[in-house]
Amino acid sequence: MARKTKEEAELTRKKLIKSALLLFSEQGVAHTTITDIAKKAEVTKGAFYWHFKNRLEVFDAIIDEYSTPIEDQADVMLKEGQDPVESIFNTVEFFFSKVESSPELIALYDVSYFKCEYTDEFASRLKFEQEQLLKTKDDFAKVLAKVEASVWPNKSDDLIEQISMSMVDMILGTFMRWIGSRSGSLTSQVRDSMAIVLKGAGIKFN
Amino acid sequence: MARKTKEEAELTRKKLIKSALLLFSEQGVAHTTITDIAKKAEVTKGAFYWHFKNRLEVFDAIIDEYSTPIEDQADVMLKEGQDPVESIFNTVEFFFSKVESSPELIALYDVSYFKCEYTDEFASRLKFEQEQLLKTKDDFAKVLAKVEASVWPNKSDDLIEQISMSMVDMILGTFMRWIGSRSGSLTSQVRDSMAIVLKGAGIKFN
DNA sequence: ACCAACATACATACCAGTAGGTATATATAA
DNA sequence: TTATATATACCTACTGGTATGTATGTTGGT
Repeated sequence: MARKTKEEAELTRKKLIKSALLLFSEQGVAHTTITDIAKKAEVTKGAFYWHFKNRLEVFDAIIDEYSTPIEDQADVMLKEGQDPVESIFNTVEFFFSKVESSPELIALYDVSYFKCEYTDEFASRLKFEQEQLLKTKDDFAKVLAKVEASVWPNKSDDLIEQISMSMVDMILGTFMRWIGSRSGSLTSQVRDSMAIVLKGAGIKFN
Repeated sequence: MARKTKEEAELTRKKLIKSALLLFSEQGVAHTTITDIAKKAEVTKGAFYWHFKNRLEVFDAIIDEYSTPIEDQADVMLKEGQDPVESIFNTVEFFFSKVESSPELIALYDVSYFKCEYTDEFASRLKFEQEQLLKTKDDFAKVLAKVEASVWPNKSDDLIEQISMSMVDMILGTFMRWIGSRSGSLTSQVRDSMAIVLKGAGIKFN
């Protein structure tokens, strides 16, 4: 009812974002009302509309708040002096172990995969994620290009492209299934999956 | 306004189902109104509610109408006198070539992956699909168990389990990405993906 | 004093579901 | 075969509920 300090206002904003994420994960994006979000955050609709224009904006805010784009890790992968295969493993494992230990990140991907309809204003979000997949593929390709021929006898540009894409597909499939079932260790499942692909490529490692 | 014959009634039912599928794919399940569906089928809400109880029921009807469960093909895979690896390839390629050539099936999986929120009544659908994945894994495992040790030196029960799961994950990831982007040939991409997994398993083929 | 940070109340609109009617197909009896 | 009864396949009109967004009020920070 009264005016809050800047810190308190930022706190209600964060609370609204977190409430929205949890509700989206429970009830789906389209099935969650603004009043639901406000109630969970212990404020009213007025507060929501003060901080956000509509549902789409809080959706974007959720992503800004919680998601850690994997492409930030591309530089790490490409760092000199590292074994390429090992750096891929490390990067991917770093990402997924972070997801596995964060309920908010799990909720975020749960929403992304199973609780959101990518139409209208949300369609751009889907397009973005598709582009991210191809970007990740390119990053993998760059790193795989650095693998020495001694450990990869049948290495070729075409194979690099194909393996990079398959790597992304494999990780995506494993991740999505895990988010849906949440059984077993995500990190180790992803690690095993990656190992199979790299072996299938003919790369010798470990 | 007048009563239709049984065949005509069945025809409007089919038209309602098809309209619902296309609209779901365009606008999402939750964002499509019953009136939308009726209008596209050139009838009124009355007709819709005569044939279906609500949105969930037409969703189920869509699946009954168009989906061809992959598990029906398990028996084909397990048929005697066939090379196990080849039968896996054939079965999977048969399924995906069918999807690739059918706009309705593409729309169906587009809805499943990107245009539906799996909450409330729809949650059971997600659970079912998760179970299907595990069932498919088991089918793969059964077939892989028949692979001769001469072409699979490091064969083991644990490896069979792991490879079966990875196969499912790989196919899922490839399929989902293809549905999202629809670039290139689905069938050949899936074939290549599978080949990598089988090679990664240490199976010699072709 | 003024504006940020909300709360309250409300206008608007839409949407699911239903009640009741209607005209014909179809089953049944004669 | 024909007359009749009844179920079927819708359409129209309406209700009740709900959600979005806004307009306005309130109060305490700065």
